[in-house]
Amino acid sequence: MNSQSEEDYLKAIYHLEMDYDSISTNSVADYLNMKPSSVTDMLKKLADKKYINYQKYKGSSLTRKGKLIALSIIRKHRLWETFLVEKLGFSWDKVHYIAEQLEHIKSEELIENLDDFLGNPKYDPHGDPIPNKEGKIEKMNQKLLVELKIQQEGIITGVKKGTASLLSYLDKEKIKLGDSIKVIEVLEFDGTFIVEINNRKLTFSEKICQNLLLETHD
Amino acid sequence: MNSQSEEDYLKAIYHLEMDYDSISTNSVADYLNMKPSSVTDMLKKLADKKYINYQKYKGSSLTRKGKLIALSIIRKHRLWETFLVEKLGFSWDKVHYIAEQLEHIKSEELIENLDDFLGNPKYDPHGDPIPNKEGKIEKMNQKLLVELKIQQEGIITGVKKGTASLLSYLDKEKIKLGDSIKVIEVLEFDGTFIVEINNRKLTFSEKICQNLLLETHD
DNA sequence: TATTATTTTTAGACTTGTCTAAAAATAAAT
DNA sequence: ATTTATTTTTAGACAAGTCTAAAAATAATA
Repeated sequence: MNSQSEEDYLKAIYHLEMDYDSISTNSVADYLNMKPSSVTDMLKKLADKKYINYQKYKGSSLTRKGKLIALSIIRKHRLWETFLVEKLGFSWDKVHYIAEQLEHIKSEELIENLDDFLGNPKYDPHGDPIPNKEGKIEKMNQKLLVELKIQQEGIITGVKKGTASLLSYLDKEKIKLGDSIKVIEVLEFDGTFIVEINNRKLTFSEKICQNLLLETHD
Repeated sequence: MNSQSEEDYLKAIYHLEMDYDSISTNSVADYLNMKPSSVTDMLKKLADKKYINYQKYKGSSLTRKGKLIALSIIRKHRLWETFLVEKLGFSWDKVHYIAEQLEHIKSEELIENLDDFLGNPKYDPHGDPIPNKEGKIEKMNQKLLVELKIQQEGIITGVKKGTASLLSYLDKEKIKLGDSIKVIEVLEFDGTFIVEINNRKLTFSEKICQNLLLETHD
């Protein structure tokens, strides 16, 4: 049985491995708001348990075993987030803190029953893919709306840094993170996109398309 | 913010206060499968926090503050049990261990939303009353079926010690703990009870009625 | 009531997970 | 390539919650 703390570290390393090639002790410390010395201690422990490959001063990487544990935590996190939003009426931006707690509840049966209850969703409310029971997870591609081709679909995951004002525009248009978006047409003249969201046709300027982050599943 | 451990102790003392007048250190230790010396340490801590009245060698009792915390944990426990049974299809006898974990999740909003989602139930799957947000809880009366009067209702909570075989009979008749039962008629001749359970009329011998535990709300 | 038995507390130790401060290793820069 | 800066590890401390063993208080019994 792994402690909550061990699970948090494995999850952190998993997420860091998405973005960086080698995982330094300091990057883990930053990610978890912890001191590097504390991280070193835990890395040794995780290495003893064969959850990570760790060599002094050289950085760490998840073993197959460690990765499976990380994925099972992420599975739980995303299923609980889905539950909180779909069933309990939370908004997508308020569920993280609660799911951080729920993800550590120990019971295989619980999570499989929850999965069924939710209708075996493939994506969580933020549009992130939910790993299956065996730890398989769909690869996700971060793209800008402007990069999509006609008929291609994506799920809105955010906006580029420094464009928070775009968020309030989206909000006004009743567009939420996690909403699905499909490119219908691109006007050659000025690069305007015509897209479909929630069965509504909308027109987005090229500038908007350059700042809207999507996740595509292909 | 209280630790999981503190919450467990407060809940234990609450339950013990239901059954006994004064709460000894050893009784708490037995209840929680812990050594008396560990309990002494925690009792001091809870007394410092003004959650219990504790006097060396004299026993403990909950303060108003401590009782409210205990009730909030019990509220969470019973709501989660209801969720597990009603929504996730668990059987009532398998939910305790999971609810023991879920009851410690920190979020007021979560539990209020869960309560609404479940339709603000008054009783959990075992028939125990669920405290409300303010810590009010319906007093419950343990009775034997044989003690009920005509037209009186109760919720099945168990069977008397040494009559486990009665359980399998109930199971065969598709009667579960938590089911509601109502006395329709009592035959004077041999004390046979005619009762209604789940919209079915059933006949119970006097012997059965002397061994079936109910909770009545009156 | 004096003695014995039981309960409860104290004292000190251990584990987990964190921290600070200092030392060691690695990386960057002159 | 030597010095300087940064990163990482080590060493030692601390808090929470538990334990064992022994001492102290209370309760039971002869």
